[in-house]
Amino acid sequence: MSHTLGIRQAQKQKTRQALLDAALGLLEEQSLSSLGLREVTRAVGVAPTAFYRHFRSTADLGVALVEDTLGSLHPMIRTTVSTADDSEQRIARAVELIARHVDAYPAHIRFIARERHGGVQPVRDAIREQLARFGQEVKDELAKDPESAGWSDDDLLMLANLYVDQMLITASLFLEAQEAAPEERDRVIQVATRQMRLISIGRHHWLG
Amino acid sequence: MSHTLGIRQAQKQKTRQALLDAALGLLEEQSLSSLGLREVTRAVGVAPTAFYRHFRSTADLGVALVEDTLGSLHPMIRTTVSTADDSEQRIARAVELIARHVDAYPAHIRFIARERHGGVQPVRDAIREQLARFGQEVKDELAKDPESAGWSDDDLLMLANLYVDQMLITASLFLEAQEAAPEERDRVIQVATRQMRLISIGRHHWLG
DNA sequence: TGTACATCAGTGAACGCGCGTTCACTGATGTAC
DNA sequence: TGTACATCAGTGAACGCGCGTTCACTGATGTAC
Repeated sequence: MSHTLGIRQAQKQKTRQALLDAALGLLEEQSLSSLGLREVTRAVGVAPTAFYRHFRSTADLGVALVEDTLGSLHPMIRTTVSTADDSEQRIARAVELIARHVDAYPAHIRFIARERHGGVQPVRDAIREQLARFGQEVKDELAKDPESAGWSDDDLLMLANLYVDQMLITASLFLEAQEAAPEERDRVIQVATRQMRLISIGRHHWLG
Repeated sequence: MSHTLGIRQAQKQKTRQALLDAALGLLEEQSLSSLGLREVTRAVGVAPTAFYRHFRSTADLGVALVEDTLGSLHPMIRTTVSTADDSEQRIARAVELIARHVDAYPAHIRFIARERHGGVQPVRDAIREQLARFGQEVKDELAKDPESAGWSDDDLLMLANLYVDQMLITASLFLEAQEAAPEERDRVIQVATRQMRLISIGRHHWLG
């Protein structure tokens, strides 16, 4: 017989997820470094002391939030880079995918953009580690491309990280547009597409 | 006869600057959104209430800090882009200039990186505005370059913003290296140089 | 299946503390004559 | 130059409030027999 989670465990996980969700919501308007434990429990509707059954501190919760918000991105990144279209179609698809992800999970993007350089070191470290993993994954996909013949490992990683940073900048621009001027969305698509295209051209002529 | 500042005005400015300096120091370890007015006055050695003689709130102080930390960068950016070397020398010079600026004013760079996407909207707005100005200035310098013949205004601005974002990413990498692994400095120089070079190659072959 | 005991997620009272803000004040600096 | 009054940067006491953390607790769930 298969092992389902006990009632107790299931309820605990539910509360934990509620705390994470509430925190993410509260972080739309402030930084993690000023997020209070009581704020979070109040938003969920549990006693302040319940918080300690799940996290040592809000910094600890922040680290968990990094896994939650960036962990889900790995498959997306991988497929974005590896689809076998020509490069112009690949760029259009990547930009579109970023736009849709920002539409679907704005709070995730905001959290990462905000805390990447934020005031809570363990969270910065967790984000840096996840982004380094993205860099490696993108590099692995790039390496499979025939166009990467003759590229050194260092240069492939350099290019991969350039792509990753560019994706974050683009996501962040979509977010700003979404909340301040939705009609700017098309302009962001245009600019992001051209920047990707310029990088792509640089890649084609690298050392060549 | 020339008008020097009265004793009262001079002392007031001195206190104001002390508050800004103290805040910048405290912000190395937290975000503006959690910076307390009492923390700042305590660090300076004045009464909490003295704060209100200079700023309405810590958010207000943050906006002033943006002018202080980014205002001084305009001449540097301008000269970086406009020097008349060939492009490889220009890149080396730009990367070196960024490295030195980070060495000289690490707290400035950290503040901007942290609050660009931080939890305090007026500060985000002030930073966005300053960076948009940088973009325009870089665009103006790029426009003077014979290599920009045939480029549309939109594309020049797109490229200018790509450079500005790249400068910030590079500055942020230097900062991380400086505080966590000083021996990584040379590697950052190498990566930043190659990324700039790739963008530069993309620029050469744009539409060509 | 039923019973007796163990576990442990969530509770609620209590604590000491630092916060932002108000207010009337002081005394050095500035100004008018 | 000297005097009388105005200004205003910085003070210090006081306030109410929400914070993070502790502790002993409760009662539903889990486990052993």
